[in-house]
Amino acid sequence: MMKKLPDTEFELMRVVWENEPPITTNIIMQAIGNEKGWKVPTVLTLMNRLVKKGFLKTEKNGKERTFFPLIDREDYLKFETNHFLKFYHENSFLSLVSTLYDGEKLNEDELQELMKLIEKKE
Amino acid sequence: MMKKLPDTEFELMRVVWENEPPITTNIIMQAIGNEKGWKVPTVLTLMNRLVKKGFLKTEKNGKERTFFPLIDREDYLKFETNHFLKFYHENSFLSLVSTLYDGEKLNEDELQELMKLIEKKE
DNA sequence: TTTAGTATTATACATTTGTCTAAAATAAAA
DNA sequence: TTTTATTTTAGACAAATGTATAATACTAAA
Repeated sequence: MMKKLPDTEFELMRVVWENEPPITTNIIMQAIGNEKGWKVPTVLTLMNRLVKKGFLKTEKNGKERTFFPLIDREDYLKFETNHFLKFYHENSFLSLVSTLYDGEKLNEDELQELMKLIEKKE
Repeated sequence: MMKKLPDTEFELMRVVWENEPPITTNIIMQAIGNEKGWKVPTVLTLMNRLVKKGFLKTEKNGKERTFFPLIDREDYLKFETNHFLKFYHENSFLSLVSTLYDGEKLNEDELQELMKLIEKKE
């Protein structure tokens, strides 16, 4: 069973998925660590937690450690999105869309795009 | 600034919103506490945390304490949904819809309903 | 083969979250 | 006005999360 990741761990996975493995600590630091003001050991702690949770595997060559994703971005996104829909919108897609629309996060253009998508799938 | 609630606190707010205030501990226990196997003091602790966070106000009459919502369900939902869209889908509504579709959480009928909704809004 | 420099590990610690036990308050019944 | 029943409060504690310091490992240059 897939488990929801804490925010920081998800943010690391995002970087992992965006980059070509093997992933090094440096890649992470470049991509987000510095911006967030994280110290290197902070990142490593988080990476190790992800290993323990089965989201990454890791190898050590010399003094460097590298990481590889074990979980698919799409799979995790599905999980997270389904959970969200259920927990906050009682599985009602309409409720979700209305909320976005009322929050003005959804404009006409996006609705148009969506229409096209729907037509294509049909 | 609105703050994301922990899961259990949100579940209590859900009950608060679903019922006519004043909300009593008993209402909560009936609606979800028992089912979850929560002890009464557990619920009260959570309710007090919600008071501290500004989601509820509370009154004491006699030995009983009652609670009233201060935050609107719609407002919180908007907040939570916008945050979700941004954090997990880089604000792309299309990404969200595709993910649901691929996760089979969205079927043709719902898409049809959505189309109608869109047409109405236009 | 020592020293420096770099990267990792071990450990730790504050906060937040989930949950509760035991103590206290208070209304209603005796 | 004492007892009982009910409800709340105070305080606690483990696990999860966010973040780091100090110690160690390892490579490469001296």
